Amino acid sequence: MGPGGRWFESSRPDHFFSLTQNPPSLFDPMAEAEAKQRKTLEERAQMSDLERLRHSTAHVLATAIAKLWPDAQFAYGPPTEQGFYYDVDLEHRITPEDFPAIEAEMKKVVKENQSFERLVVSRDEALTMAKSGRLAALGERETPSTFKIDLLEEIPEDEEISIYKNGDFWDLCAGPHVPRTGNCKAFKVMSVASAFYKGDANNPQLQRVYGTAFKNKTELEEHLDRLEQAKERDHRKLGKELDLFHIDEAVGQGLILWMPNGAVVRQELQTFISEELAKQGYSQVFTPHIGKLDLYRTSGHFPYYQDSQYPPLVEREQLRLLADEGCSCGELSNRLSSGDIDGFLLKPMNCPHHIKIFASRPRSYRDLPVRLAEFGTVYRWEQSGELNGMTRVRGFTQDDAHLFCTEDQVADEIMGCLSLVKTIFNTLGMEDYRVRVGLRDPDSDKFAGDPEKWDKAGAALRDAAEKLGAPFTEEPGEAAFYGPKIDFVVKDVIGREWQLGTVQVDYVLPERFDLSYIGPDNKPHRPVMIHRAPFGSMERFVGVLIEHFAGKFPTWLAPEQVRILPISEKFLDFATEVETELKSAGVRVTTDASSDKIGAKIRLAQIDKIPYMLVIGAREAESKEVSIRHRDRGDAGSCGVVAFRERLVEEIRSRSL
RNA sequence: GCUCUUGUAGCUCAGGGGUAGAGCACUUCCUUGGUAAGGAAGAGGUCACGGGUUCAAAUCCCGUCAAGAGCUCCA
Repeated sequence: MGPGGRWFESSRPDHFFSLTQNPPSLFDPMAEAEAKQRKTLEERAQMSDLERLRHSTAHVLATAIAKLWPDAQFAYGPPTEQGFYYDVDLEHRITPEDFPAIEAEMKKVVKENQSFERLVVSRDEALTMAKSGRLAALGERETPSTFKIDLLEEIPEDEEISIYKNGDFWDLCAGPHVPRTGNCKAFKVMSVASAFYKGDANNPQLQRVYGTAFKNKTELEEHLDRLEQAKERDHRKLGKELDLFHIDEAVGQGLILWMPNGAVVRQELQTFISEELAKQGYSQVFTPHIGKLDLYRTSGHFPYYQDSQYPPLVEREQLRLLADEGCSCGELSNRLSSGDIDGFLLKPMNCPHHIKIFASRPRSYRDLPVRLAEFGTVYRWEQSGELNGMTRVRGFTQDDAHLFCTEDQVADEIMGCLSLVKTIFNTLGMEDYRVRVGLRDPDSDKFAGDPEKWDKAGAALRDAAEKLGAPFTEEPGEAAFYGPKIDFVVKDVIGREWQLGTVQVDYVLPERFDLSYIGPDNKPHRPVMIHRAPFGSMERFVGVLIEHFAGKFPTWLAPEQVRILPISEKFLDFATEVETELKSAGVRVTTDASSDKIGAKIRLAQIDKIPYMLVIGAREAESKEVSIRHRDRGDAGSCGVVAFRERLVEEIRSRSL
């Protein structure tokens, strides 16, 4: 898994079928996308007050845009978690410079306090309006309301068709709305971006104008403040300020350079995981960053996921021969795909290597489960527009492991994996995550292998999730094609969801690699594989963790745990004594020997978010004590050096928050 | 990958057709101070890169690269 989280895509049936050679199903991604867009009337009726307000404000926004640019063609305009948006097709490119004008028009509409009137019409009447450009507009137009015509066709036959009017603005809309535009008094146009019509990259791109709205000005201000504060904990900003990581153009997009400070955090986390792995009976392994193409032909990765891999590496001699033959790039690509030419691939996943370790010698049922773990670095060619700081990158290290077990062991092994994830999340104080159980879609044959096994594994995953005690959602159709899975999903500071840990049951790879173990009956049996990564990837996890702690890492993770601040140079000797004492106990400590005044030294240490500052002056040098200042708790009194060291070491050892 | 926006000193940013600005950081000197900024001086930039327009381009235009937001994608 990795940035994407899933080992295999679950919604691209073409890949699935080629991989498993099952007959094509009736699964239609287009229909599914539409279903996601269209809320049922029932769902709409359940709209919360805030959603209703926001949806109404979206109409106010559309009214304003229609006034400023009468040729605007509107598509969808729903409420969202953060506010609302309205998709519009418009010759004029809306930029942030237009926002004041749009907001001014919106204010006029609000001031006029127009009522939202619901009008039930027949399909024909609605169609006539749409054809005369009257829908999502202030009056009839020369061009029809194209998107609304399209939307009309999607409304089921038996469903009522309603038009909402506010002033002269009429829009095809199921509602519901607030009574009057005067209710929409606290709003703000936030941003504009593009979006594909109906979320399909083959459809035209529309301009999506985002806004937000609240009951009153105070709540709006609070929301805007929260957004400002969130920016302050953005891992990209903190990563730079705290020297945690760097991305350099000369190295490449999406390739993380861990700075010494970031490396400390990562190393501490890896040590932590390694300790837990040892407790749970894992064996750690190391495998190279590349493997032969044939390996990935067997696994299926190379043939079916070329688009998201770095291009293969081909031997120099081989390339020379091909050049002499006048082989074109296209031919080379074809011959690589066909297996006519071999080469190497930067590994997109660790499983094939681990499988080869498992398969390197005969296995008895007595050996199972075999649990192979590795901080394995993988490379994926993510689309440039997807890259994002540390959370979506092109090279990343998974805290990966593959468990090979018998059918009967699956449930226990899943429990083990989940308890590991839980231990990790608890230790880090991460409570704000959601658990997603991805199951097979019972109405689809979009899965590989025996349905009974799937359901058994699915049940095991559900049981495990229940025992975990965290709220979880079951999402049929969200399984990987090769097996059901559990994902742990968290949000970043701007509300985007990222998948971290995952536990996935796999029936396909053991098959493809023809894995077996000898059972008690002295016959070969097929093991089941479990892929799991509690962090997902070190890059993404640390990115999320930076935001989780707002850069204030708990002492055990902090790159610099203690900074000694002598009042003046006269006390450098004692400072060095203290530094040596702490260093000998393995504490990451430095001394600020600059000629700054103490206030400035404290300020710098605070900005660097160092957990403990030790102020040392005449009093301390005299009594052989240190004055402790904690970055959050402030002045914490003074104590002897040894006492401080003991307390600190215990805090670090116990990984306290 | 697509749409829009952005790219000026290590960092944060101002400026803008006529040979480059601030604050912080950095270096040196003075200061030796008790819980979030002591003072002075100095050094530092091919204004992302490549073309074009112009007497003249950091500034305008085109392209490339990169970043941000959103969409699409995420084995």
